[in-house]
Amino acid sequence: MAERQERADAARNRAAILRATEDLLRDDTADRVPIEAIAARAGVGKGTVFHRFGNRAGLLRALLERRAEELRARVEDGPPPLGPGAPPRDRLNAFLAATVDLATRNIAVITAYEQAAPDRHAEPVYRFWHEHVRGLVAEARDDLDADLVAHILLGSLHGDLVLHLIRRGESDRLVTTLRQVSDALLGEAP
Amino acid sequence: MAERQERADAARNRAAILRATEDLLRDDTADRVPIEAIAARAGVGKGTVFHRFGNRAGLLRALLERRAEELRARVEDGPPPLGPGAPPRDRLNAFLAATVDLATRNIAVITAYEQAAPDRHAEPVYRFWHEHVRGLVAEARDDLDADLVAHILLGSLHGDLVLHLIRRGESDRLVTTLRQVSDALLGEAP
DNA sequence: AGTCCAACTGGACCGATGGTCAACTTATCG
DNA sequence: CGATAAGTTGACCATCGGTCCAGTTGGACT
Repeated sequence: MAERQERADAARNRAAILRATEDLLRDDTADRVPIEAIAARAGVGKGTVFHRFGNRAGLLRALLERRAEELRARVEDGPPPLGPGAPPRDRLNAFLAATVDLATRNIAVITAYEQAAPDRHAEPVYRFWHEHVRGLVAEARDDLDADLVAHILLGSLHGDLVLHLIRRGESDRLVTTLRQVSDALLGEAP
Repeated sequence: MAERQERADAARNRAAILRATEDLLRDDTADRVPIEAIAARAGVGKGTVFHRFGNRAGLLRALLERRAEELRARVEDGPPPLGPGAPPRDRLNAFLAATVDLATRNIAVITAYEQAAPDRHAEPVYRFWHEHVRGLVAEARDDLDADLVAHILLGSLHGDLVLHLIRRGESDRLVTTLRQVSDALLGEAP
């Protein structure tokens, strides 16, 4: 039943491509990074990139998932308040702070990803985040439309807003205000 | 000093182009509408479209601004609670309901516009909406980061969320929940 | 009515880019 | 070592936004 193992050269190329993408998005003198440039930087042919990742959205998705992986682990297994055990209000605030931090540190990936995959509701990372927030909201308040409240809270992570704040060096405002919003919604912790 | 009047043929073409864009976005069997298709439908050359509107974003902007014009007028001069006179809480709720309604009825324009002009913070319509909401929030609560709260509230109008709800025939949930959020934030009206 | 020109028009053309494909190479397994 | 599935490649294709300039025309002014 085991998935056939990825060939060694293929794994090497996958890593090289992801690293090249990160590099090019980091030195974002150019704000539009064509796949061909990524391939060149990684030292592979353009066809290889598409063979590995399907399309532009697939490549960015893989990159973002790697960045989000550590957060997911901390949420599922880590210590409170991010991990299980703390009251939902605290977990929610911790989670929102963590995602804002993640988004801030990876703003280039986020914006490129949003461009390439316009429907976030179909994207695995977003679905996980949303489901987590939805659950916490529902736990704390059963009289709200938790599903929608979760979408609204996560709406603050859209690349344009985060970028707007980063440009002014004020990304911490988002954490503060989001906390005020969630406290107002769920009621302050006792 | 008066602006030189637009020539009659130019005005006719401007109208035809806007109408063609609306038509093609409405019958959105195709979700990507190339400028060339719009030009063909309007019975003009592609060059004319660019001459009139500068670029794709400019065309969509003109269309959206026309749709938003009536709302702007009602906000500035109309009767309360949307217009001046009502308490800020009520004006805010009325305004949010109105924008959700506008976005819902023009979802195709909104999504096309977001694609073409990724930085909403630079866009006139968004700036007006944001400034209005910011002012109302600040009036009701001077201890909040009104600027950011306004961005967060308006974040709910992103095309992907609105479309998601429309597809399920549940766009009214957004009005309800947004009202709950704003009430929780500003405190319920006495 | 006639002249003139700034405004307008159209569509060939260009460059960028995402994605495809068929011929070729190679890691891996028995 | 041979067989073969997996992987690689870059030329090629189609699409599209935007440019440009040669040709056309509305309308102001006489």
